[in-house]
Amino acid sequence: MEREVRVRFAPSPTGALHIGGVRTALYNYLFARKMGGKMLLRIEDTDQTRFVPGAEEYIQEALRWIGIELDESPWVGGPHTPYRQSERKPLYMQYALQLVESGHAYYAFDTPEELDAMRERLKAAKVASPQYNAITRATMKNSTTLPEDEVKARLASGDPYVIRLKVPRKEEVRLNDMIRGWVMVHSATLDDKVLMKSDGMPTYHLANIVDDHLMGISHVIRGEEWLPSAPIHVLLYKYLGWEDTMPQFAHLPLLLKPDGNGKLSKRDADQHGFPIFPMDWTDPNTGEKAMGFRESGYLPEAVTNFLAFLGWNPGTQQEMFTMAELIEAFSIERIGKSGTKFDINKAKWYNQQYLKAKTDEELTAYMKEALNAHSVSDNGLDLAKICGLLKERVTFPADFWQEGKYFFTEPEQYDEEIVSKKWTAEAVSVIESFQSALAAKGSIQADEAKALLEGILTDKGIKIGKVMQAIRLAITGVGAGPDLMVIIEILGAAKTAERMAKALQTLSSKVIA
RNA sequence: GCUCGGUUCGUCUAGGGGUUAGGACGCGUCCCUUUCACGGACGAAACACGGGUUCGAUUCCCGUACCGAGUACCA
Repeated sequence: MEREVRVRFAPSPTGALHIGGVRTALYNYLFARKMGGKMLLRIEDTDQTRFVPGAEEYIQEALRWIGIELDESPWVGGPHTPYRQSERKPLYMQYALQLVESGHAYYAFDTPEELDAMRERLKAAKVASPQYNAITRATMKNSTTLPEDEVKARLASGDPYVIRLKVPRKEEVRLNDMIRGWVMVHSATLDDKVLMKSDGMPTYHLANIVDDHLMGISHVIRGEEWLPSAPIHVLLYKYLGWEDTMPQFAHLPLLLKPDGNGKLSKRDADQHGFPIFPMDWTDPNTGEKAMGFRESGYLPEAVTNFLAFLGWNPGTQQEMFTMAELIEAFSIERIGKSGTKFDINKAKWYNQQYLKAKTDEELTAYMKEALNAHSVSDNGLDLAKICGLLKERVTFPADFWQEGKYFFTEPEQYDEEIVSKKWTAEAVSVIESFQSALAAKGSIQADEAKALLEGILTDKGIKIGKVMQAIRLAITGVGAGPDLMVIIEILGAAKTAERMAKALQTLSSKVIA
């Protein structure tokens, strides 16, 4: 019988959730939905010194924004409540003790100074990788070296101690990663990881295995940075006697810097001026700010599509995927093995596509927002029509204002470059005629305006291309934009004539001979 | 250093013993056009290197190089 698919996303609330973390969550979600399984979120806050207030709320909001729905979480609850490891603290010790009991773990009393000294000593002795392992533990203060009564006495007297995993000296640890295939590691290269810290909290390694087991996790989909410690986890499943229900592992390739090499970091974002966090974030301790996709004008569906394709592809030519389509198409087999450089251009392209796909009516929301922000009235203009006209030239919602503010505000200045090239005597004479013809009218249709202009042009024997940009400049102040005749229709003949008159006056001294 | 992973156009990638090595982003040229944008057409652009195996290797194997991750009482 097939095991129920249960996956989990297990972030630490140590700051803003990195976009790579969002991708990990997304892959978990896609897999769970595809398989008809469940996805849960667990907060891994076993390091109390790194807790950052607000981080958990940030995670919650980021996932909500991107469209990831959790079946179980600290916020909605679930059959395995609580979902915060700090609240599960009493659970872990018994498993550590079980390991001590069965001889797979031991107490260690070494101070940080002693640990440092050990590592220094090994380094000086040119040992390749200094670690607490089968060999060095014989030289340290722990329950494998100390007399039994001393161990008992230390424990009874409240001496600080940790519990360490007793990694076997010679054993091949293997795991079959769904993305990488068989990975083999010799236990000699692993060290005796701390399982329980001296503050009574478990480390990631123990808490993670215990919770995944208790919560019935079937697949662990996480970043590649966990691959080196995966053998430790395999050992833990084995020693805890949970081998037969050990989840399947899938270690995701990392997100890399866009240029050069290395892991994607906040520094790249600051340097290149693009976001790598889902939403804006201000660190409450340092006051450091980070830019978010959401506030930068990215649509959640664009970010989702973009993220899904960073390391995965459907094997077809299709590029645009809704969440439902991603779920349908997703498979772990099609996740790549190599690191993925982060290219913001692709994200922008996706944003443009999704923005363009919206109806004119939906788009008006962005324009209304801009109008509000600039305290400008819509002058009763047809916003849907304007947005429809503008949508081909927009990448972000804010571009609607940037590209179309002249609909709502009179030009204050005129693009110098266009003036110097196109504000000719010829153009001025056409504008004068056009202006007075328009002034006589109230409203006008685009084709009427066009006919009117063409009549003037024919009379004067002037080609349209020679004067068009100047006319546009007079009306909008800029040299580029959508169909000018439609702009005139939207603005109305009277208003257009008014603007032309003003331009004629303002630029009277700039006419090119 | 050591351990583990990785390596197809600038980037994301498809492919896989015999292909004109395909697509997308970006870039360039042209077309459309009153401009810009959109759209369309076209173009430049890749199998890291060296050995094997093979009639044949980008594809399989081994090395090398390079890149990445891990190497905490952090996750």
